[in-house]
Amino acid sequence: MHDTIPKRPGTRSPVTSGEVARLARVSQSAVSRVFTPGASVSPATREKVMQAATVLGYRPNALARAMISGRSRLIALLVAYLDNQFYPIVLEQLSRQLQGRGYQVLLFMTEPGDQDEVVRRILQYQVDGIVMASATLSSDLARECAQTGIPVVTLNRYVATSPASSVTSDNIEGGRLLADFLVRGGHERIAFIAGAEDSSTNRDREAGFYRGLAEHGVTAFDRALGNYTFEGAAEAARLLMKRKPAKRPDAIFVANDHMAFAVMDVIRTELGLSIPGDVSIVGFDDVPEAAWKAYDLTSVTQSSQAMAETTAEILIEQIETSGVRKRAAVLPAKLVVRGSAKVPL
Amino acid sequence: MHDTIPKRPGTRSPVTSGEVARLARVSQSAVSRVFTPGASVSPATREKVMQAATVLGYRPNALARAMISGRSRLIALLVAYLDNQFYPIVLEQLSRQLQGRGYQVLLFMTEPGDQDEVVRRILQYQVDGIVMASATLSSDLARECAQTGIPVVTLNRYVATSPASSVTSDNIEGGRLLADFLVRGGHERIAFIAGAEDSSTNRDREAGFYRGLAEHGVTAFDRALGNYTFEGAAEAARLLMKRKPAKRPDAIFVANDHMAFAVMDVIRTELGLSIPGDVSIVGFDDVPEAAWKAYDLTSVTQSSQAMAETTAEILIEQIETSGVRKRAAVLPAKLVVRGSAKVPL
DNA sequence: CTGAAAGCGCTTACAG
DNA sequence: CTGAAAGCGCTTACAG
Repeated sequence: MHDTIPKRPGTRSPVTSGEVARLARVSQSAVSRVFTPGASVSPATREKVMQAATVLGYRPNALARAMISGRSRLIALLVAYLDNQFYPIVLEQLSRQLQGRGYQVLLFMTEPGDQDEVVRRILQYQVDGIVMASATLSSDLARECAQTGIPVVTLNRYVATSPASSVTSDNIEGGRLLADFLVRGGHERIAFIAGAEDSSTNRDREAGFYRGLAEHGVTAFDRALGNYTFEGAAEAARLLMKRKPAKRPDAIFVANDHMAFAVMDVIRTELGLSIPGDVSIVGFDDVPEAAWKAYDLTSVTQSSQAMAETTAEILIEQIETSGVRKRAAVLPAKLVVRGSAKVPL
Repeated sequence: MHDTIPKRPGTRSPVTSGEVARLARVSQSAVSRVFTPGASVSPATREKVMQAATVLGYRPNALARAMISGRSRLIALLVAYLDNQFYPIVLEQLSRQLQGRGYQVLLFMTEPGDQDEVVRRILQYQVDGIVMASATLSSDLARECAQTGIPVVTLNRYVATSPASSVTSDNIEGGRLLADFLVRGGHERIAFIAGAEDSSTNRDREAGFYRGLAEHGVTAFDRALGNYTFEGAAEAARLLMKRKPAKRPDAIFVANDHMAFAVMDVIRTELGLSIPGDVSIVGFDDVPEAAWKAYDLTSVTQSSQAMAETTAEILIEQIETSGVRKRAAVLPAKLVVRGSAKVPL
């Protein structure tokens, strides 16, 4: 298990534009131009340079380029956690989108405490833009980023007072669709398990949900707090469901799928009730697991693809034009009917 | 939705070490030294510099530092997909480990085709090290990276002929434990659903599994190919299980949890059979969903924490000492007994 | 189209 | 301990 491999010669890629220039018998500037899209070089020069570059295995140093041009083509992506599948999926999509447009993702996992430290690091790396996914920066810090002129997009978060642009799905409409679906499904005691109280997703989903109920002249039967965690949701489910049948909900809207799975586990395994026989469950996000047959969860689709595309688009537009104007993109929400809730006749 | 925010002044953070030096009335070198751990600066100078830096909001430019020092403190992380939860989790852990040690993850999602393109980009960014997770580079490319002197660690992959170091769990032992568990559980027709034929994880898990069976004088009843995909696994399950009871397996080892969920869905929902009543299912990885009650999957733990720690350790050791010696770390595998397979008496 | 030169913001010998 | 100077590898006006 201990083959030695050649000691590395130095710490960096050895071949520079100067060396290519020497071999090609042109100036170093000429080499640079060949590797700068849009720069004017004669075909003959280009040919000589490309040949020399190939021989030497030359690759422009992205760091040097970033220094001199003031464009790192680096996008900081801040994430707090990846256990809710929605985030890895959107991270994958976003990363592919950005790569396709010549940018690269610099990943920052945020810790609960030290936001300052994270921002400091981000700014040190001279990123061209910032995307905040599950993470939320204090508005002070978001403002600090904005002040340095770096575009910021919050993905799946909207903060009215922040200068950052945002990309969300239509959480209000999604909540409304779910309420409508549940009422029309004949449910009479409809409850809500909330995510984090301070999150815009929870606020909007809940507001839309109540509005949807109100449109049918119905009010929510009960509410519990799950905080977007697995354990919090399980506890909320116990609170709501450990009662006599007439006293407990016959339908629950859980603020995201991740929590809904925990809720379903408690209801079926711990309480021995059936879904949707005893209680209907609906979630939000339509993460891949929602389609798994063991859950078969009725949910609202947030298209990670569309969210990633829109985020990349807004960010790059703001990077490449100097007009940094706050944008708030809201993507359509779509109901996905599966088997975890009674279906309207 | 269209608040204007101040136009960004320039493209980069405006304050440089020179400006701090001017304000603090010291040389630019002195400023640099204050921000270089271990450099010798008098307390008085340090004080003056820190004060000026705070006033101006100075942060050293990491790119400039990287250029001059030949250390970018950037680690390229190559991943092919994130839908198997094992990868996001290990990505999160690894990223935290590296951040804690002053490194940052530069994420590269690989596309099936253009490996060259990815390697080119990685090398352009002057990364100090490379981690390959679900991605596999052709051995040519791995060798090319190694030749430039950049340490490479393959995570959850082992390639004997590659100069790259590796971190895996003990897949052979894990397979063996599962075989032993299944045989002792009284199963008589034990089948295997394979991952990707060319992957080291599949090869080792399968080899260990057969060895474990052999130790009991048993041979595998059947085998199908799932290719580590959800759909492949579902199809493999149909192939194996759509037969008369005596002709089909009474236990299946599925090469990873991600596939096992698909297998369980097919068996229960499509075929109407019970687990473990009609057939026992065991998986490998112990991803979070394996503990979800709807699956309650007996599996083998790969500690993502330990794998991330070891990867960071090996990588950083190789970066910070010049001796680049191939290392192959194999972490212990542990059986986790849940309810998806009959338990030995 | 092309080359010489300046400069991005920093670290690090080198003298003192 | 400190400052002046060189230099990391590049892009980009500026002349020609």
